[in-house]
Amino acid sequence: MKRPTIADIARRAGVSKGAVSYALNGQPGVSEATRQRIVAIAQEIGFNPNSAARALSGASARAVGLTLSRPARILSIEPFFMGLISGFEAELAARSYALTLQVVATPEQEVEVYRRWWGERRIDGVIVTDLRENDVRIPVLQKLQLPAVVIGGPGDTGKIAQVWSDDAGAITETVRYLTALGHRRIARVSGLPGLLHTQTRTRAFNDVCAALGLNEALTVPSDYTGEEGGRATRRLLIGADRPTAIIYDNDVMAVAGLAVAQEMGLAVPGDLSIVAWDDSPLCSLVHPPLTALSRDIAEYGAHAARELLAAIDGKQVSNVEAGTAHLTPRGSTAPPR
Amino acid sequence: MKRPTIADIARRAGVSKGAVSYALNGQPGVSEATRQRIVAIAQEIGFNPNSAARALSGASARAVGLTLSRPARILSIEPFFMGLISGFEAELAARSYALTLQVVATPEQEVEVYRRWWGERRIDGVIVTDLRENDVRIPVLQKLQLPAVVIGGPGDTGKIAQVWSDDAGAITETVRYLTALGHRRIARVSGLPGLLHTQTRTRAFNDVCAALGLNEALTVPSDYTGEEGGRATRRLLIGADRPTAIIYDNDVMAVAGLAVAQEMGLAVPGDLSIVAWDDSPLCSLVHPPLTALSRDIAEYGAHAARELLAAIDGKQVSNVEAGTAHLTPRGSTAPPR
DNA sequence: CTCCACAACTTACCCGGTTCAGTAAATCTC
DNA sequence: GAGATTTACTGAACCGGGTAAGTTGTGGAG
Repeated sequence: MKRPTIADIARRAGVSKGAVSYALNGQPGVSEATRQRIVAIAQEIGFNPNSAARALSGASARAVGLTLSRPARILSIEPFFMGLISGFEAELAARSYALTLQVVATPEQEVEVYRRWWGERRIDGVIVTDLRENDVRIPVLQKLQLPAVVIGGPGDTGKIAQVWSDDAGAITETVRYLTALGHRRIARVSGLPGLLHTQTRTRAFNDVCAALGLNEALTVPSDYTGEEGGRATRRLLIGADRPTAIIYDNDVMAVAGLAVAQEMGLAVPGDLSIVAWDDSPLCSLVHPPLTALSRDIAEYGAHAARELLAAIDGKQVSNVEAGTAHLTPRGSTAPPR
Repeated sequence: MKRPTIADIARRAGVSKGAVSYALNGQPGVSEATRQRIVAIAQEIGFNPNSAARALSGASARAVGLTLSRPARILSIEPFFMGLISGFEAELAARSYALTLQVVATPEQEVEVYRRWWGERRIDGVIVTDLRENDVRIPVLQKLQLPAVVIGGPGDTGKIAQVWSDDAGAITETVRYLTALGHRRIARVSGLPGLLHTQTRTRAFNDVCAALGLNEALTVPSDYTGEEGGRATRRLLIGADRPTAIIYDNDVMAVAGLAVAQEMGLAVPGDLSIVAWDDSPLCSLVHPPLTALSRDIAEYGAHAARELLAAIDGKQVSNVEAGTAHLTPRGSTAPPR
């Protein structure tokens, strides 16, 4: 089957290619009657502009890129990214932008992917996740002048816009809630310590614990996997002064922690309270259901997509806070026995 | 920053554009010495061919499409798709094909996306998941002559290649295992009943149960969500002749089922044995860890990607079986009390 | 010494849109 | 009613690669 082109439309309408282009793009230069005739023909023959031709003649590629930089075994189970993708997609599809995805292993490889995408003119912008300290990706994006939006922060990204959520506020709220319940020994199992938002959370956790006079604010670094989260939990629970509450940096580790507690014969929430960051259906699924810090991840993603599209359109975008997490108490938190 | 083009390389090498194109694509028509000089310059200035220009001049777009057709709340938690994506990606990245993703709500919308992608010449082929009976997508793909690979089946897809796993064999093995443990009342909570592989599983389940003389082979249709899975489990367990074993069509429903059993005071595996289809880290995370039907989903995806790339290259591809699931016994199955 | 084959290029056009510089006719202006 | 402006187009260049067809220059065969 042959793809229809504007030349086909031009022939049928008895006008030139240029007129068709103006008509379909809502540019001035054609009469309203002609425009409607052309649009009707385009509709009738099922015309879609060839994206390559469009991209080639200076316009945008109408596509944005996203790299996923976690190992496959984490990606497959971590609901966060899929939620984020769903959110992007809703926004991108509405403006018929395509989403191009690539899984990478390291930040260096990710930079290479950006360079290639840019060189190939395959995408108009990228969404960057998991901001790190002195992130190698930022200077490259700036040099390439590739429109970008960073998710996670706040951090130093120069002119590149950031979308971030108030992690410090959320963790402060959580610790206050747990101490209100009567907990004095609160621990935390964190995500990858290299990530900026992990550091933000750790700092805020230490601060609020100090402010409340809790002197055993222990953060055990982990890597978002269930295995590591379980191991970290076991290490926390075998000590003499075991914590009565643990906050986890993602839902997967929290669920793993719950399993470890049950395996060790500890009652949840009787002997141990558990709070999961990022709520997901997973948290309501287990027994008892987990108290969680909920935020609308899809909306978070949609927000980032909107910012990126604005940046691509050349608008000045600034850092915005979106989707602050709020505590959703469920069955896994209670006063300590 | 300006993107380097073959014209830039040609100028620096003192040859014509055509010579550069031949040299970089390994075509005959340039001497080995010139080729090396050109390749060296391309490397030095970080040249990447403009994908739009390439796609426009008849070559391929070097991209494939994938639509995700489950609601966001399922996608976010269902590890299957992310596993599949990781597998594709590994294969696609190796041949520097891009993956374009779109989330859709209905098969009709999906068909529209295929039409648009085809019209825009955005992709060279698509991967189709969740084959249904009399699937509306198949005739469209055939008419557009868009290279495609179907995951799931076997079913009637004409010339479009299929990659499928032996679901019937896997469920037969599982039922045999459970009866060997002594179970006589085995139930099943299935996925979406419209999907072809759900029907295949149901038929095989009924067959093996009949063959083994189990006359209460009940399949409760569900939709892969935890909520529905939990509800289906509750319905099964409140009956007088409640099953002593339940097989779930995905891991999320199995985990939800486990929570329901625990909530109802039933011991797993003492009072109820649970088997999850598709293993994932989630299954090992809960307590007790779930016996599961494991298969290498990433490899399954990689296989599909290889088939698709072969189809794009114009090679004749045939239906292949890949990644048959095998039973991984863990703590959730035991002889009934 | 001529003719031919072949390697090693160059030239020029193609893909399908976008866009700018023209142009002819219609409308406005005084 | 002549000149200025506006409208509604057309024609052609352009984006950056791919590639068929044409042009050299060299070496070998006869």
